[in-house]
Amino acid sequence: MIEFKNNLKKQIHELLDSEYPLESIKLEINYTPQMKLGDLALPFPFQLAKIMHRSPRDIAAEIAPKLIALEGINKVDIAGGGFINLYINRDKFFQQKLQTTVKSSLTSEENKIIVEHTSINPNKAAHIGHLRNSCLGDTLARCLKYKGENVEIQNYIDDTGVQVADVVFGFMEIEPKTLEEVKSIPEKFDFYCWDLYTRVADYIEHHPGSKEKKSKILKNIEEGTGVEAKLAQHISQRILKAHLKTMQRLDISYDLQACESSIIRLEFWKLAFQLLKEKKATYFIEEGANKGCWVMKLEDESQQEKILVRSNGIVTYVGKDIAYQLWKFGLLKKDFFYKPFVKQGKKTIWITSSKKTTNFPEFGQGSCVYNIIDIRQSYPQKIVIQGLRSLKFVEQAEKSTHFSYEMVALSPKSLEELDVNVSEADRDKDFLEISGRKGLGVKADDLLDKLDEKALVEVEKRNPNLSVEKKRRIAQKIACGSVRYFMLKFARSSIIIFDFEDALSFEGETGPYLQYTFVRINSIFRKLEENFGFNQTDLQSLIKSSDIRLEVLPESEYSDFWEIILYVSKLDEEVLHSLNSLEFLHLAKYTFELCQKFNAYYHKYSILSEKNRDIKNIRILTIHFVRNTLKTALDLIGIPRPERM
RNA sequence: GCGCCUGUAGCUCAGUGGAUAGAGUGUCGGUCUCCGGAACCGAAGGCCGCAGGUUCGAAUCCUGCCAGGCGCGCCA
Repeated sequence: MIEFKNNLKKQIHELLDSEYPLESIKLEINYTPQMKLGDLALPFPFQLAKIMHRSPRDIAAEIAPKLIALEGINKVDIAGGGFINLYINRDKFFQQKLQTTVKSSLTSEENKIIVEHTSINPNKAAHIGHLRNSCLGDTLARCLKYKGENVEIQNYIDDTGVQVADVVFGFMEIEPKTLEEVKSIPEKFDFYCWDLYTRVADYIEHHPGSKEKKSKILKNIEEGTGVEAKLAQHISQRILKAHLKTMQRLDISYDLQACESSIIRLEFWKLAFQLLKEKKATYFIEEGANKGCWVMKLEDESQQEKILVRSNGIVTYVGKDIAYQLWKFGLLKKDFFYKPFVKQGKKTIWITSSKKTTNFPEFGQGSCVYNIIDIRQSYPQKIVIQGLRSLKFVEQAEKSTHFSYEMVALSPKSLEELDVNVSEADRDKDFLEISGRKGLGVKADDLLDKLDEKALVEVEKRNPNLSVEKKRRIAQKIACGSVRYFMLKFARSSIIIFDFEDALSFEGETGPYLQYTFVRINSIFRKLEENFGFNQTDLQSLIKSSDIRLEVLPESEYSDFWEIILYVSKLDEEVLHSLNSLEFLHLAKYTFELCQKFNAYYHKYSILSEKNRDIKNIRILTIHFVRNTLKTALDLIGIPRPERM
């Protein structure tokens, strides 16, 4: 549809430029609110009215007859206060749709795009808040790839931070366990750490001297020395592997795991610090509260200066993040070493290393970077981007995007079901923030297990004869689709107040509804082959044949047919719209609406039992287009397509 | 205190300055000799937080107010 509209715009300019000041307005082509008003709407007479000091209706009436010359349009109307509505030549449009094989009319704009998402602290199991991040990030990456971009997906691992130190503290002081004993803890290790982590804060508070012990642990972890560093390494890597497995259940994968420990050991910060000092982007504080610190002044005057290096000489998190961002753009004159981390089928996921390795692919060197991090990190993200600008990397600063989104919170009801203790103060709130530290949260694997189980019951009901293994696989796909749609259906600025009933639903606006629709279409094609011997070859020759006569359709069916064909054609526009706004709910809701339209059509028009061959063929072609588009859309939002369910 | 975000149907949420503000869910009523009922059709349900302003046109933009949330660490 993008191409069709662009072509129309070009023609409109050719027809009208000499008589009307079109160059001073934005020529938009919208859709009419109702099909009886036509297919496309031109609101530009309203804009012209202002410039030409005439009524929009008059201008529209004057221009409309001239537009009948537009190729692909066979009727032009004026409507409302001055809209020009266009009626597409349906037969021609459909014929063209039959013949075009071009997949996407979108084109790439970047050399390489780096998408960082997930980035969970490797000290506990992943929870539903993390799932929102990963689902958004993965969908972004899929859409960018569809657009033709070269995309590298990175997952940042803070394997030397206080959160890992907390769990190390737990193993050393609370449990206590040796490295060997920790290694022999059976699965699920991430769940084990989840519980341990919640005990640490409480323990430290009630045991004097704990804070000093934790500081020492943190120092050893950062410096890579002692048993603390070995424990941290083991814990973080094992939990990272658990996270990757969880994400694999959602069909989410990565190219690179970028570790903070590598950034520290390779002294990325030193180079970044040097740059910042050279460009006078950071300066030393001699007096006052921040005496002895290196800080960065914020462009926003009202905000105070941000500390990059503490008075004790240790760099802050934001400082390290600036170094990492510089590396992503290839602006740091240093690179990581890399080694293979895990294999997923044929794919290898790599991890950074500070020790010399050889034979690795190229990472980093992006021309554009998306950081998917929740909105609470807006402030540090702003500083990172400003850091680039201060270093005169203006272009890179503009190509740095903080893809932010609101948090996932827990409803009071969901907390009851989780059977956790809630403080008096928290009980009156509308929702509660997830807190790994307090153990308040729904673990991703627990949610997926529940969905697996529930889906399996449904699959069992409908497909008792399938093998257990097959049924299980289908149930897993349904669980995946369910979570992914759920995480996508809300706008980024909307707090998701998690509720089990909503999240576990398979009816209405849900992933399984979309999957069910796809399964239904496939089932029709299967029956066409079983009952009539109509196979893939027959379909292809039907597509190629020019013998499609739409006039055989009765009027009401003609209009229903057209509504679907027009809607199917909008996919590329929806993808672009989602990418431009970074709101993938547009694509999700488009896919949902496509399914709604198909299901309504399905109930109204039978394909298998239709006796009129011409009508039957048109119906087959119609659902063929729906199937193709739905397939692409589902792939883009990462919802698996089961054959049966 | 300063900054950002949110307020739309009973509930959960969409809505790109454009035509009669839409979905899902829940409630009520229908469809079934049906290509898969995880479905479809219909009904009821709205001072789009409040008050001004800009505009041919405002749920959408601007200002003020009210209510709620999140940021503003030598935490990450």
